[in-house]
Amino acid sequence: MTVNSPAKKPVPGRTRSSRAEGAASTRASVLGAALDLFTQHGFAATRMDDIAARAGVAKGTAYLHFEHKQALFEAIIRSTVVPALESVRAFQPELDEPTRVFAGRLLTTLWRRLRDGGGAQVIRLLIAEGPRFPRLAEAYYQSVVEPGLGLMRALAERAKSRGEPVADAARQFPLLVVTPALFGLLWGSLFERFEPLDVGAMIEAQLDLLFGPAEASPD
Amino acid sequence: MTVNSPAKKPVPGRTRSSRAEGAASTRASVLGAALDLFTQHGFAATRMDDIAARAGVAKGTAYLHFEHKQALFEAIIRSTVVPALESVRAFQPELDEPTRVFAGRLLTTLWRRLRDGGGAQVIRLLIAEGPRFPRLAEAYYQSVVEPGLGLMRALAERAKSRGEPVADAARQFPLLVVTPALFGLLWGSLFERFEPLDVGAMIEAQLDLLFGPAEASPD
Amino acid sequence: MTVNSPAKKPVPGRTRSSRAEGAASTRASVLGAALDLFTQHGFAATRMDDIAARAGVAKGTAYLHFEHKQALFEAIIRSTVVPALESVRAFQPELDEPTRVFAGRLLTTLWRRLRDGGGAQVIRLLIAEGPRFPRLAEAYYQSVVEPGLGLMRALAERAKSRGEPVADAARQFPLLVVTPALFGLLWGSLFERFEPLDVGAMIEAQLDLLFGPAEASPD
Amino acid sequence: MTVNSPAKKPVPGRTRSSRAEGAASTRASVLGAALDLFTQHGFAATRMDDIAARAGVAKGTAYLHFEHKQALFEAIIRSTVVPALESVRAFQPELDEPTRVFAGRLLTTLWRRLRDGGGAQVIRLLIAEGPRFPRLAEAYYQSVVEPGLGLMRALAERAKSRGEPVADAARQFPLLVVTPALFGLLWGSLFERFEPLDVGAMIEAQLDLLFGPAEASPD
DNA sequence: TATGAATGAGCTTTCATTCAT
DNA sequence: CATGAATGAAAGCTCATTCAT
Repeated sequence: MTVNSPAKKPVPGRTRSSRAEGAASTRASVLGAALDLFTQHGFAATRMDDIAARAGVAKGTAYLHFEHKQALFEAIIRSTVVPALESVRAFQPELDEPTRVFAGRLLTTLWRRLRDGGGAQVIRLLIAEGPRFPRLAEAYYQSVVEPGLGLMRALAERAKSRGEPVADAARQFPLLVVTPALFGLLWGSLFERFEPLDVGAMIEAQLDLLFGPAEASPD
Repeated sequence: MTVNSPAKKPVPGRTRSSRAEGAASTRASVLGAALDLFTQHGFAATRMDDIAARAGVAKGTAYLHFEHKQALFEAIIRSTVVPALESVRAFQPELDEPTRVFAGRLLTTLWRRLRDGGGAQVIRLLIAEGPRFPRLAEAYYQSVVEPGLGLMRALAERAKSRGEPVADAARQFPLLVVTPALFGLLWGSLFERFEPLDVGAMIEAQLDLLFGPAEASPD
Repeated sequence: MTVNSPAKKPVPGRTRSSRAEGAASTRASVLGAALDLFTQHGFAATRMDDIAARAGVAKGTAYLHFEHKQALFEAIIRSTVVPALESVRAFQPELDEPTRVFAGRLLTTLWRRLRDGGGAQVIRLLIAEGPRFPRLAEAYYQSVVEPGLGLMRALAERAKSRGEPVADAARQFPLLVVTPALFGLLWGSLFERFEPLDVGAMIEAQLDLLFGPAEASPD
Repeated sequence: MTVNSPAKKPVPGRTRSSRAEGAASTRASVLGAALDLFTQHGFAATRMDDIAARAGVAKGTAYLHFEHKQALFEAIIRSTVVPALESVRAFQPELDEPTRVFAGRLLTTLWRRLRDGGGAQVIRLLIAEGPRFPRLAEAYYQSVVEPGLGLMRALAERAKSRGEPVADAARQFPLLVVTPALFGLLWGSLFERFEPLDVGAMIEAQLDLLFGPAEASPD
């Protein structure tokens, strides 16, 4: 579950811009360590000492790059926003791909990436601390939630305009399209050990409801 | 959103069993104060000082009733489990009530109660701290999640056995039945201010997908 | 030069109000320790750790009685204001005492008390930190400086109304009356070891200038 | 009140001795920045970071010119000693100038220069930190205080030898001559805003006491 | 010389927990 | 049972000083 390797101490003695490079890589080390620890323990329970230790730097070094703990926390969330957004943008249906098939690809891939890449932890973190960090919730909404929902809505519109079957619900509540994937992530953190859940199948089942049954269910 | 009144200092010297009564009410005060503060600020960010102050007792008094902070935290979660469970058990369909209608009643009421009674906060609390308090997650699973899912499954079976329309998905993934209500609660804490969501309608839309459209939309 | 004894741990087991008494005496211990250390080392160079140690209490205890370091610092200065003010008020000329003689008694006593009672340190502290703690300077001005100058002015008026010799300067600039005593205190902290200064004689010399020579110099 | 301009980064690559020149000017920049900050905030409360920033150099550069913070501090005090001493030495009475008039010129000018040139701050600094930096107090005594007092004593002797009126006090306690000027400086930092003080007039009044009234008050 | 990233001891402040009353 | 003063181990953050470039 630990996402980041314990910091590569910048090899001293390189090319000209090595000073700036070193600083940037130190910053990245701290950010990575903080991502791991915040997602594991939450904001309040994570100690700056531990972040520094895991990043392989001295305590004060973290403060060289981030004004205080909260700034570091916010940087973390933001640093996961960009890749997540890219991830969403990169998804485009192939020319004649049926929407139902494309939606299956999209959601299953998204779910797997989040599950394996620590995204689930960030989502948990956001749910847990969001109300106490309103700026974060806002940034997340604008950068991820809104574009994400836009994509879901576009999916429903595409189906409709191509004459494919699509429930009205998908156009009115695009959230219903992603709900199974997101819930699957939370279930994994909390209850997987009591009752495993086939999230992939649950995603497909919901898509069947919204876009009609797939002819040959992929995977 | 604050659920508990700020504690009535027990007037010393009352009726016969005033000792025991006082003790019980003190315990309840502390529990109530803790519920409010833990759900507002999370476990680590809540101070025993504040709990005692809000409960209207001295700091040491809390420790007479709860061994330490974590014990108090667990007591909180458990104390919300019982009512939640009762709440679930109390719901029974009327004799000839169509399952679709009953499901609408059930989920809408559940969602409203959780939203207004602080349940959303407890769910957030569980998501946030669950992985760090495994006993809690387990208790919650056994007392709430499992019976709750059982109820959802029973719903699907009842529809089937009464010859009412019902998607296979509802029987395979009873989670899909509650998903909109639960997501609605989370959405409310995080993104409501950016984009309001008609959770009631979303619940109905999902039920339409699972149990067929309601003839006359209730409520 | 150390003014305060290293704290009398409150003897446990006394009369009824011993709780409050204990708290008050703890507070006094901290205050006393802080007085010593702040006057010795200044504000920034004094560590809360050392204050607590010298007061014979745990580190956190100081914060039970004073919100933060600065509050403690201000309490110190204020705590020396009251005695100093009392000291000033207590001085009254005897019925037929010549003003010149009374002034000599007054200033010499004042100087000695300040020198021996740590007042010199507090004055140095005020000069050093005053501009950075404007509230302090204000409190000091209103409680000590203004009444003190009033007393000096009253001295000059008394001399005049009794037909005793008195220079106009004493009425226009009452500060000139105390200047030698105050400067004597500063000299003592800084340059005494290089060149001793007979402050008592200097005070008398200045009074001779202002009120005419004493017939028989006291002391 | 800020005495030094915020540093001119030496343009690299200038005339022949640009290396040495640059170094000297860097040193001066640091010294000037330190003077401003130490006098404003005191020794402990001044950060090397801020000194470097105000001097317009990198943090490490300051350490090329001064071994540590304390060395820089001592250099500051010493750097103000020389001009102050020069200032005192430059003062000579004109051929037939009455001592009373000369003393008035001398003290008023001294007071104004110190007030406007930051000298008041240095004096405050010395009073505040002197006891903790014995070497400083010594240097100051030998370079400023002793020669200064010598000058005052010389004043009294000149008056006596020229048959001008002069109180014995002036010869016994030359400190009494400067006392009003010095006190005026301290008053300015601390209490000016509560009660303005006409320091110039106070100086003259004291001189009237010591040397007899001026026939035509100068200035 | 000059730079500025890095260090880590040390400082203020907090807070769960104890215990004499 | 209840109190609240006292404790002391951390936690967040600072800053004088170093050193590779």
